[in-house]
Amino acid sequence: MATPAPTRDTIHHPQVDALDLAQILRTVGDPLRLAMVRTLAAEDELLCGALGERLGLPKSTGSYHLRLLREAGITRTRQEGTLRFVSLRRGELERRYPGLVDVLVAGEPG
Amino acid sequence: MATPAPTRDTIHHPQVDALDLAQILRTVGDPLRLAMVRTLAAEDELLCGALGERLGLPKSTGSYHLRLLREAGITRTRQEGTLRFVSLRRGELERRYPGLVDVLVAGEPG
DNA sequence: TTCAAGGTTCCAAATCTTTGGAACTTCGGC
DNA sequence: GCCGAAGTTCCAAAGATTTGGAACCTTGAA
Repeated sequence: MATPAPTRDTIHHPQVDALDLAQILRTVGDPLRLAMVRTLAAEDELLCGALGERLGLPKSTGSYHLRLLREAGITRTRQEGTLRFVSLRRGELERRYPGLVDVLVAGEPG
Repeated sequence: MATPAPTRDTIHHPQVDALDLAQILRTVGDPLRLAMVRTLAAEDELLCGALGERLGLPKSTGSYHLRLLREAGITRTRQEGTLRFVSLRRGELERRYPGLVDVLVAGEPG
């Protein structure tokens, strides 16, 4: 078989060449999730819970938005024991959609 | 008063420095509207109706999506008699969000 | 005038998204 | 073994978006 089926304890991440630009844009086109992306861009890797807390979200809400980001291929989640760390898939996004992350992360003009 | 209120026969376009990145992303994060943007990028200026027809949309649906694109600041609509022409606000978008339009318009990788 | 063409607005139904509490899962430590 | 911490999933309510037909507005032409 080609790809191993995701088992129940594998965190699923779409492959770079299965990404959909419209889905990515829709996903980051939410102020909360755009804030998450910007935070991640500044922080490299972050505990899932820390990101939600920083934005004052209940656990389930944070988890929900992080799932959308991951499913759109924007973030990667890595498990370590009972913890989960999120990070931007910067390099992969840059290769597939050059300039996209820069646009998302660029601050408002002076 | 500062800005003249939009009268009923003025087509309203947001000023460049009032644009909201999240709103722009949300707006182009719809496959139909992304297709519109790409068509406009290739065509320079297009009759509103022509754009809708090309995508097989009923008049009211085309009009609705064009309104969202205009309100997000992505397109400009120019009236001439009973006709309306749409175009991308390419230069303005490029100045405010460098690289954005390129990302939207770039084709899928070879 | 009256008409048709090009567009918009109105509206209600259908659909999708977001929210957050509660219950549940899984490790790791003790 | 049991507990707590970190997260997820479930679920139903609230809210936002999308759709398209019908009615409407506006301009230019006959």
